[in-house]
Parts: sequence; C-alpha cells; structure tokens
Amino acid sequence: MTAEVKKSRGRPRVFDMDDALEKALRVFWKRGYEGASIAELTEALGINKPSLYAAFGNKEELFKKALTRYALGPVAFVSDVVNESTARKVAESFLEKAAEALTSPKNPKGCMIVQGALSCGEEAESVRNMLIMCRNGYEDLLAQRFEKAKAEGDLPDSVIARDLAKYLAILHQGMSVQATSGSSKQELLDISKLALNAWPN
Amino acid sequence: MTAEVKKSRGRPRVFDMDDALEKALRVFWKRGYEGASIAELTEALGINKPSLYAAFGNKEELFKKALTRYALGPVAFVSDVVNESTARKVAESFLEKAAEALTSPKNPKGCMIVQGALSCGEEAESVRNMLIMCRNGYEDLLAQRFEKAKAEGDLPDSVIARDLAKYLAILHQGMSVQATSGSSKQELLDISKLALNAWPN
DNA sequence: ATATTTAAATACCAATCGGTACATAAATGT
DNA sequence: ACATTTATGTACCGATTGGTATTTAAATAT
Repeated sequence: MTAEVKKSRGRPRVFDMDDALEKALRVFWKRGYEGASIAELTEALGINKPSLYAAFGNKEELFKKALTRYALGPVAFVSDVVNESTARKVAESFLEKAAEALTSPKNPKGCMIVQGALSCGEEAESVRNMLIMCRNGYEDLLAQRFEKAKAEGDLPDSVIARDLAKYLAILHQGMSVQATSGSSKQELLDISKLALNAWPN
Repeated sequence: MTAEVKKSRGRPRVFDMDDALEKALRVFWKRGYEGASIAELTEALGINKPSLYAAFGNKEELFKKALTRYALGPVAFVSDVVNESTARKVAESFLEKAAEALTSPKNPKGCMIVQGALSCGEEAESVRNMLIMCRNGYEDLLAQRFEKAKAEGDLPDSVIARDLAKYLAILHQGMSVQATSGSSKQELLDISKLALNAWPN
C-alpha cells in the first residue's frame, strides 16, 4: 500500500509541496532572507503568489519551513557526528562534513544558517534571531558531547567542553564565509587538518 | 595655521561630511548593505535625501566610501599586525585585536566586511564582490607576511603560508559570526588561545 | 445534477524602495 | 547691486516590496 491517501475535497493542488519547499529553500540559501524576493520565490517555484501564500502562510513562515528542511537535510550531519566514538573523531568528522557541505557544487555555497540573515533590516530581526538560536543550538550539541567525553575520560578534565565546541563552531562559520569567497573543499579540508593540531590530547 | 581653507563658492554645507560618513558607516555596519535603507541612512545622518545624493553619489558609492573609512579605522589593525616581529606574534596580535574589535560595546557587533553582504539579492552582487575582494585582500596580506617569515627562518619550510593565513582568516570570520550571536570578547580570546595551539613550531 | 470545497489566475493594494526635479536659500565674485 | 554657485527642503518619480480580494476552475459529497 502506498501511503498516499488522496481523498482531498476541493480542487487538487497542481504542484508538489515538497518540491516547492525544496526550491524555496535553495532560493533562501542563495539569497538570504532579505535578498530573496517573493517574485524570485514564486518564479523558482513555478506558482503564483496566492498559491504560495495559501500553501505556506507568508514569507517568514516559508523561511521557517525551509529552514527546518535545511536542518533535516544538508546539515543533518551535525546531529550525526556526535555519535562518533571519540571527541577527536567527532571534531574530525564535523569539519570534514562541513567542508563537503559548504562547497558542494550541487548547492549554493556556504551555510544558510550562517548567512541567511547575519546583518539585516529591522523587519528581519526575528529571522536573524531564529538563526542565532540555530547556531547556538548546534554549538550546545557539540558542547554536551564533549562534556560526555570528559566524563568518560576520553578528554582530559582540564579542557573546557564549551571552548572546544565554540572552536568548532567558529571554524564552521568561518569556513562558511570562506566558501562564499571562493575557497574549495580541498582548501577547507587542509585548514581543518591544520586546525585539529590544536586539539587536546 | 589651521589647515581649513574655506573659500567655497556657493551655499555652505550645513553638515560635516566626515561626521555624516561615520554615521553612515555605522548604519551599514549594523544593517548590512541591503538592510540599510536610504530612509534609515538619512535619518541617522540628519539630512535629506537630496543632500545625501549630492554629497555621496548614490547608495552604492556611499557604501564604498563607508567601507574605505571602515578599512582605515576599525580594521586598520590588520595592516598593523603584519609588522610584528615574528609570525607567531602576528597571529597572536591579529586574533587579539580581532576579538577586541568584533565585540567592542562602542560599535555594532561583528565585522562589516564579513557581514555587509554575505547573501544578497542580485542588485547587491557588486557590493558582495567588493567585500569578497576585501576579505581575500587581508588574507593575502597575512600570507605574504608568513612567506617572509619562512624566508627568514622564522617559520619552518614545511608550513604552507597560505594555509596559515586562511586559518587566521577563517578564525576571524567565524569570530565575527560568533560576535553577532552574542559571544563576549573574553570567550573569543579564550578560543583564540586554544586556536593558537595549532600554530607550527 | 447540484452544492460544497479547495486551488488557480488575474488584478489589485498600500507601503517602501532607490533616486530626482524644482524652487528657494545662503554663500562668494564681480 | 547683481550674477553665479552651491546646498537645502519639499514634493515627486517609476519600480518593487510583501500581501490580498475576487473570480474562475477542478475536484468530491450528496
């Protein structure tokens, strides 16, 4: 049995909401929240404005939905890497996956959570704050993982888990900027290797 | 003798161009290029639109002038630190000055060259490219300094100067994002210290 | 068949965007 | 005194912004 039960009442939607959201995600990813106009979005989705508003609410809600999709897709690796067996491997894996994701030729360069609304007008402040929470969120995830590593004796007691997490977050965010400046995956991998020389024993 | 010779012909300008440019800089610094509207700029400068256009050309030219001022002011430290006596001291000084500049309570958080137009609409692409060139510019400056250090025997031949420069650039750019996410100067200094553990002997 | 439900397409909205025409005010040159 | 030059303030420009009202089309329920 295919799961799709389509006994919907009225006129059927002519576009696929999942496809549309993916397309919207890529516009926001490339342009940022402010830089993505409704006109560019509707053109990319191949639908008219009223359809977009009916399906997704408004621009901010569309962005939120795209962001959720982004978190579950292109940056899902963040929640994966904390399952690595050692703190060192978490860091290595995190940076490697980041270098890959930030420079993939299939996608816009850089990270949507970093670049989506770093500086913006007043009307985009709520989106900016959303992204700040996202960034702090994955940093916290890493910090918790490194706390665990300390408890397990995988990391010395002397290290500060939060510092390691923030170090990785800074590297990721800096690499995101670099990716939009033209750095290649290999360059980012080289710097990742260099950066890991700072890792505690 | 005060240098000001004011035998200007027509009606005198009622505002100080230097003050105005400083105010414009701070608006762009906080809001980014797209996020700063002409309305917000004229309000901050305390002048009317025609005065702004007469004095500075248009929005993009005003941004360029503000950017030049920014480069000569808040981020002049980049050209200073390369005069440190050793590569290690260059790196230490660079990161310390960056942490200070990015979190100063007197200024908007973060770096205008990093955040001014990371993601943007099509009409701001030229500004985006300007900022990319700025970022690559100071990275090049550091790379040259580290090449010199290698030639002097201050750094081992095995290190790649460009990698060290890019590492510092990534740290700076990541720290800029962190500053806008709420990180304090002390936090950034702590991470800087940690990051320097990766420095070659 | 017909009523009901939902989506599509067109056309429109006020507000804001960056940018200017134009008349007036304030200075200097002759 | 008067022409010239430059800046100011008001009022305006077309284009674009995010967002809707309204009509029409396409499906199901009865």
